[in-house]
Amino acid sequence: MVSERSLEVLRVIVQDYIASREPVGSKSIVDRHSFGVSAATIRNDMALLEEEELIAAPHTSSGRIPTDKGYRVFVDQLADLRPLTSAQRTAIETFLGASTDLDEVLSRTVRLLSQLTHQVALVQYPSLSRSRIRHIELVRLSSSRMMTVLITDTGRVEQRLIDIPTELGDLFLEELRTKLNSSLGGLGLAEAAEKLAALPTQFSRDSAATVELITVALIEQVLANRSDKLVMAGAANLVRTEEDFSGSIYPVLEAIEEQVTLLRLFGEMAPDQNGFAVSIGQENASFGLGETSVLTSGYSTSSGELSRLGVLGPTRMDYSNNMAAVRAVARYLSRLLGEN
Amino acid sequence: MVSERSLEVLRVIVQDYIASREPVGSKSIVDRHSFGVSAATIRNDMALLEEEELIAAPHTSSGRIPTDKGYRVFVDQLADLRPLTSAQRTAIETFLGASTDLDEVLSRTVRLLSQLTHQVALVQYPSLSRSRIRHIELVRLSSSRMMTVLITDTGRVEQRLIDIPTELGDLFLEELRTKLNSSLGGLGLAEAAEKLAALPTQFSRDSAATVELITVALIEQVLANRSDKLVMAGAANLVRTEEDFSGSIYPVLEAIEEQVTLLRLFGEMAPDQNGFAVSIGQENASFGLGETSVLTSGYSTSSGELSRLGVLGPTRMDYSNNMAAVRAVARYLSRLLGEN
DNA sequence: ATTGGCAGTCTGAGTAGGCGAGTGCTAAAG
DNA sequence: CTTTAGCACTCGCCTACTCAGACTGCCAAT
Repeated sequence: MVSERSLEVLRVIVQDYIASREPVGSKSIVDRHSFGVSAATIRNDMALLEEEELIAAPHTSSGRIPTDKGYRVFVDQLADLRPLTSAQRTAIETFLGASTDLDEVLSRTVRLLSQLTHQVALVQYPSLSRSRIRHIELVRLSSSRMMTVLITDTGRVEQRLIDIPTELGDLFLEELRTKLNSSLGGLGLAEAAEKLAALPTQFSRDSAATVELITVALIEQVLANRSDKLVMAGAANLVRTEEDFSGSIYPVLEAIEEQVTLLRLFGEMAPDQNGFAVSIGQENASFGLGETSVLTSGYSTSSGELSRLGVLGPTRMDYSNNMAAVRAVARYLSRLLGEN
Repeated sequence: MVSERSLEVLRVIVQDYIASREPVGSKSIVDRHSFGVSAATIRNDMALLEEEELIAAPHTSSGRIPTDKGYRVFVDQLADLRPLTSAQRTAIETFLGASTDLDEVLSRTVRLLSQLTHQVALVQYPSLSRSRIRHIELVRLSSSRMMTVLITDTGRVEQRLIDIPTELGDLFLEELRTKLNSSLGGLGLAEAAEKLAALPTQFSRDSAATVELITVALIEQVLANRSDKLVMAGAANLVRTEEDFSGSIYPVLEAIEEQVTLLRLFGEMAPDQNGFAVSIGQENASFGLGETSVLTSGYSTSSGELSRLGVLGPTRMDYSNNMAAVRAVARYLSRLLGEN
């Protein structure tokens, strides 16, 4: 059984270790905090915590550091949600204030989050799947190449390049565009994909092949999900915190350059009722990120679609501050992309 | 005066140092290369090279390493343009084979270049400034927010979000869109910007303000230059080559996360008649990149616009291999985006 | 349950010494 | 004038060693 005071000891061990990066001993605890008991008592508590595998000693006679399990208890039960400083609030407002297009907003968001937390920041693109087709544009770039552009009513814009074997008349293209827009405009994505698949049969044999090329591209665009894309900033921070990793940080950097890995990680995180989730140390081992922690929060867009953003850093990170920052930025981004 | 053989000595010093990361001494030179002379002779040559500041000794009695000036001579006069291995050729073809949209092509290119060189790879977006307006789309996202999309005949797609204070009728929007497309379609960018600026005066007083908001956004889009954007890959490679930097690589990583810095650097490089340029060590000092070298090559798109791509890495990098890779990828990308 | 005291353990910094690679110089040879 | 062999000398690096300091675990007393 872990007593009330033992948990308090765990808290100060986590806090002091995060602040100093040095194993914390019983003496320094009674010095820096007013527990009203002696070092020997603290030592007894620490023995208990070690029993529970919440802390560990790197060497026989040295202070203790929190284990992953210890961080978990800290995050779940002990971390005080430190409110943002006014400087941080100002940073959020000024940084995200003037919104332009989605790319720009997300790019600013990720840089902001990285600055606030001094960690690697990640923002996933919103999925925007519940949208309807607004406009389709066909652009001829050269004699053998064209481009299709799809615009939805949620503001998503998708483009594709196509190589076309046979020469295409401008007239034909114009006709096809008109046809596409009149028959697909306003449709949901699933319906649109169906109609597109049926389209080539309506054309004469010699143009059907080309139309097929175009419809295939459009179907891809219709079904493409931008939430398989994310932006990242602050990779340099991993280098700054290099000492927090046992080996080289090279494999860590490699892992986070692989977007697929991060998207899977995002997908497997189990958010609480507020959409917030924390994954600590070895919990990420299968992604090659066993020495890092990931904090994420969901955010939502006007069309009600959910996506995620968060930060990644060494297991020994400032959870209190970073959790508050991730939460605040997610809230602010939701507001910015939201209805009102 | 630097003799023929001395330059040959410089070449092998650069090559051996690149291969081993260790100062190379006179003995190891005669051992590994067949100069037909004794170590003492090599030492005399090395004294000459040191006189010319092409090589330097880190410590009084140790081998020599090339100076920045030495690398410069190597790159300009001595580097053999090693042809790509067949594996590398295959990699280029398979990686860039299936082209989809521009974002995807550039993203693949940068990852490919990073893999071929084991360095940080950079690809600047093409500027595409000589294009004409193809289509303008206005999309209402919510009661107080809309989006403008601009498509040019070169396949550039720009989008902007706008907050609108007054409610907008669908009818009005439809009308405005028709008007915009009929009056601007086919125009060059400069003319289009002029016409747009004049547009609000044609509307009644109460709608002019809203139209103004929209035209301002469109003018921004028309004049926006995507070549102020670039993609990067392989930052992890900098960590792998950490030993090549005297201090921490943190400031280097910070510098390359700042896109503006890299774009200025790209802009200041002086390409030769093939569009190829190399900037070595201290030549980049003003960008905080005094211990890195940058190799870039221009590439061109179908509309004849030029842009740049390249790699960045420690001054002690494999110039022969990397120069060949940058050249090859630039050529291939030009072909892919080019006319035929 | 808490405390003071004490012996034991381990780290990390600091020091000394020896090894080896490599140089510069000189004098002789081609 | 260039090349070569020989030699004394210089340093960086590695290993071994010591020593002070920090902390623990345990025990007996409160």
